[in-house]
Amino acid sequence: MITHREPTTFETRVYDAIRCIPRGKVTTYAALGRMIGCRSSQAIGQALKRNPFAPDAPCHRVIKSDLTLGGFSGERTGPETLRKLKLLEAEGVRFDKGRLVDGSRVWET
DNA sequence: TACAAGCAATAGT
DNA sequence: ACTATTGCTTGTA
Repeated sequence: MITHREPTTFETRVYDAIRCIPRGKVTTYAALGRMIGCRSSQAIGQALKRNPFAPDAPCHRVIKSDLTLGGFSGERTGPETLRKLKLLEAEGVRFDKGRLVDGSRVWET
């Protein structure tokens, strides 16, 4: 089952950036990569999937640059993704058909 | 240490 | 819609 492993520098950077996101806002993999200097969104997604810092890190506030939901809990689509939408709506972020309604709610630096 | 495979994505064709 | 690219982690030899 689980193998306890220490967080890597990359993961620490990702979670540190995520924790800087104010409640009611979201960010994108690309924007997050820009903050930490990583151009591979896949690496970020992989780090979030492992999520050794969860739930201390609000990984549900990370969406795709297309303003779509993206994935959650290792599922690019499915019930887990629906839960992600629910969490965001609970914070005031409204979605429509899996798409962000207000693009200004994206956290950009 | 070295090599190969995979990922919650993005950009370009 | 499909393919190529990208950076990082994991597993095996």
